[in-house]
Amino acid sequence: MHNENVYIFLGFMSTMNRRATIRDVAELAAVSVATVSRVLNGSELVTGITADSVRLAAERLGFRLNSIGRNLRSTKTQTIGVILPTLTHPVFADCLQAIEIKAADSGYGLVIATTSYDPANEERASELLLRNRVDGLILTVANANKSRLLEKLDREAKPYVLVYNQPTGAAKHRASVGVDNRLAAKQVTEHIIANGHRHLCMVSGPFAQSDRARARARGFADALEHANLPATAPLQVDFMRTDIRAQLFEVTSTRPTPTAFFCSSDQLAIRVMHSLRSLGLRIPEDVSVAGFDGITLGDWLTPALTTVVQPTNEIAESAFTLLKSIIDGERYLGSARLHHTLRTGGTVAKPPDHPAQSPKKGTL
Amino acid sequence: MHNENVYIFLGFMSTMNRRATIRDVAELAAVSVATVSRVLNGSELVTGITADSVRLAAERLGFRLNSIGRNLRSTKTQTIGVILPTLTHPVFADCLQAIEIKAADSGYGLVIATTSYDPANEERASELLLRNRVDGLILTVANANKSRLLEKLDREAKPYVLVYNQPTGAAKHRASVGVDNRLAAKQVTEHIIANGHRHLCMVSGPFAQSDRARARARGFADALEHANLPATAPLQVDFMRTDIRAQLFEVTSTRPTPTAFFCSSDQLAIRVMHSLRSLGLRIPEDVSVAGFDGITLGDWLTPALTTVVQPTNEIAESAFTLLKSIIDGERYLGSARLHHTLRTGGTVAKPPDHPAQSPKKGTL
DNA sequence: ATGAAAGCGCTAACAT
DNA sequence: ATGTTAGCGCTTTCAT
Repeated sequence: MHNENVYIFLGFMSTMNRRATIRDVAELAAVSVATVSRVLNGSELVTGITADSVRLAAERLGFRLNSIGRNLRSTKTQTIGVILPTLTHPVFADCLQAIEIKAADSGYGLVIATTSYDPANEERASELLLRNRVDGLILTVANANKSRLLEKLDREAKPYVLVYNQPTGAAKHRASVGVDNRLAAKQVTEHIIANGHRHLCMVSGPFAQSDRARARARGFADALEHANLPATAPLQVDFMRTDIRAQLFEVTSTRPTPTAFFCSSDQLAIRVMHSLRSLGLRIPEDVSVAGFDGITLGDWLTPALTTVVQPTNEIAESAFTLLKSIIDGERYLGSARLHHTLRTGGTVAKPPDHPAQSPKKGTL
Repeated sequence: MHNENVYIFLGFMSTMNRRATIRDVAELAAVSVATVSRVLNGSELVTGITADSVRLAAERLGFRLNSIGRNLRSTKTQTIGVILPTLTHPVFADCLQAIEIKAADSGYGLVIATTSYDPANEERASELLLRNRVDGLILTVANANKSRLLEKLDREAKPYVLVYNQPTGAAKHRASVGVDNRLAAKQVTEHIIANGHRHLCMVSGPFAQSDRARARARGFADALEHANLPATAPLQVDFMRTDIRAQLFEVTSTRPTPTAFFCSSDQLAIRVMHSLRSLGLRIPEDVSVAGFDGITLGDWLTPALTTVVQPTNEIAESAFTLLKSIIDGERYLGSARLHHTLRTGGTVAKPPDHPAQSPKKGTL
């Protein structure tokens, strides 16, 4: 019927250096823009026939909805922002991947920013996303109890859900999804102790960068106390920036020599094992090592890494679902403490009968 | 001077459930919206005094620029889209991280989507980003020579830069950044051969999902041919979905037994090593393994993984810079073939004097 | 140096 | 069931 017009328009549009708008579609389909909008949004109010002609016109013109126009008008963007410390750590990368799948599934887009564990970047990152008017945020901050960014989000009543963070005390109202870090850390530590170890050392990332690390250190302390073992201060290492071999040499050559190391993350555990081996120590014959996170890769190592598994996909999905209900106006929603599991690999075993051989000085 | 008004407005705005707009700022500063816009965009045309009063008003009102309004008007979004197969693979996660840092640095936002290596998802993902009118795209597709998505981008003259993909032939015009996969693969293979191996097996991800894998397989074949060794077909494994142990058992129990494995990625190499070890083979005493990518983690393994290192950060930065110049209107820009390096770890050594011991049947 | 006014593409009242 | 119209927040001529 409109065939002639169609071709005229096609030629017209392809000549123009401008994308077809809803208006062009309306014109070609000989309906109003409102009708086109309704069809685009799947409104039931439109007759099948007109709807078809609109869809045809849209296709002919290579029409693609301009989300910006829609967003400006509807003050919703169908986009959520994700702020994470880094993607270099598999825990966060895998989490983001899971969020992306879930979001895409629900028709949401994702805009992301990373902070390199620096609260100053949290500020910058959030402003970028907020200017883009994301509907809500999924994020991991350095400290969920004291965070300028979270105060801002609270003040502005911007929906957000924390992942991995575990706010406590006055910050308990903040929506979060993750495992019970303290309890989980206590349990791995107990597992190590159950293997017969009496001299344990915790190796942790910088406390200032991670409330998780602090919570895990408390769980570590809990287990020691419960087993009547003397408390030992965690060794804090900035393993992203510095070589940890020297610090480990220090520890392994001080009496009483630790026979087991609990690391605050799997990534750190892998680095620690590497350093220990380079100091001439075998794992687990001379020294045991456990991690935290449950990254897939830990399972492919030989021996496989003993660790606490956080259910990454569940965390991501749960966070997204929770965020969406907050966005949709439900308030006073609780946080989710998800189940963790202990994965016993081969890196934790009985301590050696004789005190660990003193490490070779090697190339230190 | 305007102190009284200021407080009235402050109370006003905080009572309102609406963010301050440029108009509110203009009113409070007693200037026009145009002036406010100029100040916000750092125009030189505004007097210092008026600029200050605008900035003051903006701060008082807690004004935050609405990018959506700006984007709609200026038809630029200062946002780039990133489409990658997965973030579960450190190569892509690290690349995305590097892109994010570079983009943030240049005031660009990032919207992302993943495809799970499925071209159908490439379509979905790209539509999401294009509806959001990203200024350009950085992406890795399954096949850079034959891609519906890339044809669409070409047709629409949408700026994009491929990463890791290496288009050839008729697709050579497509902007891309990465290493010479074929050459690099040839060189690792030569390194393996130089260690004395005569029976090599390549283990690869599915060719259909990755033109890189295909290019690397060609490099592998090049090296075999150059050394007058018989060509062997790569073992294609879908290691994300299936257990590869059975397939490796097959290979290691067929004569001539391979003494070395070249894997199309580090992640795959790690899985292969795990499977080989579970078959009772020691690395590198019984069998050598090499990877491709140079993920950081390979260095922390014991022994460290022998592999080709792709310069992830340079790839990301180079891709962003190239994309930006395309966006800024420069045409006919070449692609970048970046340098790769061979990282010799401990996983490749001389083949055993006697043919590799036949693998234990174990729990198979 | 600053202002007035148009309009980017879309949705949502309201009207019919 | 469909059309008319106002306007979301901003930038950008064009005036002055």
